[in-house]
Amino acid sequence: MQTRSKNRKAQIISVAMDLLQTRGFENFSYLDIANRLAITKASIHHHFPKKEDLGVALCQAIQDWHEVEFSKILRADMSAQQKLNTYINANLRYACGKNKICPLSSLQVDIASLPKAMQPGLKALDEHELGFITQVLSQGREQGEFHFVGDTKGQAMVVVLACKAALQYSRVHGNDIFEQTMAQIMTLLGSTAIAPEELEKTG
Amino acid sequence: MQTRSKNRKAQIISVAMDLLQTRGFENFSYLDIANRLAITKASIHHHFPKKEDLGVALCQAIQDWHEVEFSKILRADMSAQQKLNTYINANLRYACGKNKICPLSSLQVDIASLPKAMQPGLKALDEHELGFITQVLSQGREQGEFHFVGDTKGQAMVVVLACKAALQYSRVHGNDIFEQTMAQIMTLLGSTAIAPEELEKTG
DNA sequence: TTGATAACTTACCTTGAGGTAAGTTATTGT
DNA sequence: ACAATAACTTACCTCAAGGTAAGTTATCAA
Repeated sequence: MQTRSKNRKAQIISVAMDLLQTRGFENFSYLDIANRLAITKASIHHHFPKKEDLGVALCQAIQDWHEVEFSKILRADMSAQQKLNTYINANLRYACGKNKICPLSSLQVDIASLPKAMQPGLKALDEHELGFITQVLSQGREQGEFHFVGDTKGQAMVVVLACKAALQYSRVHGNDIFEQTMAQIMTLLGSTAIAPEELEKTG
Repeated sequence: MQTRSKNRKAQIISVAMDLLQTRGFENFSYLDIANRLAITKASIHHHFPKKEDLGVALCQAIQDWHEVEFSKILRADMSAQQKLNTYINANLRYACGKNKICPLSSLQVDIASLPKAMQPGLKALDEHELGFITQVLSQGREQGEFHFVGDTKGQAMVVVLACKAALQYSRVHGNDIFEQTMAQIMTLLGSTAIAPEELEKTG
């Protein structure tokens, strides 16, 4: 008895995304996905003939997600500080749950083995994210919320890069290192971190 | 005709380290190493019976290198700024040449697939490095060279994490992102970056 | 010089990976 | 209701991975 699903494609991408964030693109197999969904791996090849196709779909899924989330945050009526906290809490802490890292970091590390078709997409995604944080920092600086020396783009790099690496470190060293790093970043920006519970009240 | 070598173990580790930094532990094979050294893969199994053994040897090699380099820097008669620059230039920029990332970052990302025997070593290495940078920042702060808010360990995390991620990003986006990130870090510390050429004159 | 040992090579095994072909079963539009 | 189509399954192929066993050849110490 089969359990057929018309949104199987989305299910596959969802499981693959989880595996990408926990094991890396070259370190999960079609069989891993098949087992989790209780289907055969040939069924996955039906939806994504080559693994490269699945990889491109993963990049697209990340891009869709970024576009929705980032523009939602940018349009929202929040302080720059709240925007940065939303990015950290929702986009990093929650989206990259326990023992997961950012999918873009995962792809970056495997860049040398990755199918060529995935590489331009990855680059664009990174730039999009850096541009988003640059905008948030820029707003915060203009409105006198954030205080830092140097140019905004350079500061955005330090912020984003430290966030990404904090997720990687957390998997080895526990969550404290993530919290401490985020706290220090907010301190550096002349602000204090808002805990997730506080965020719900204010945002 | 064979070319036998008594330091083959060191050669294998050297090639494996390069592959670790470019492709990741789970993404290179004994055959890759064998081809580069023009020997058979069975010969590598002679020196390192299981891949796990090679992995442990890689961790040990990194540790030896850290111990030598970090203590050399700490003992040196340099300003904290020069020490941080030496770390960035020698330990990151040179040791992790073009298209290479820090071997510890590489291992971190593969943590879920990594042989169990390698995991404690990895954790200790990260802590050692963080401790080293904490010492450098601490010295710089006491001597009035560095100026930053928050605690020293938190600041060390931001610095180290941003450095590691900068190497990962550089492979995808080019070297500029590394330079810009380093410049911003030095700016944040209330200092300006010293180029490698300058370093040779002063240190 | 000779025997022990370390450094190999050849030849193999097993497993799991990506991938394909051909068939089967469910769903859907007409 | 019925054909067309999409969603599968079964059964296979090939290749490369880690790993092993048994033999060969160089090296070095007594």
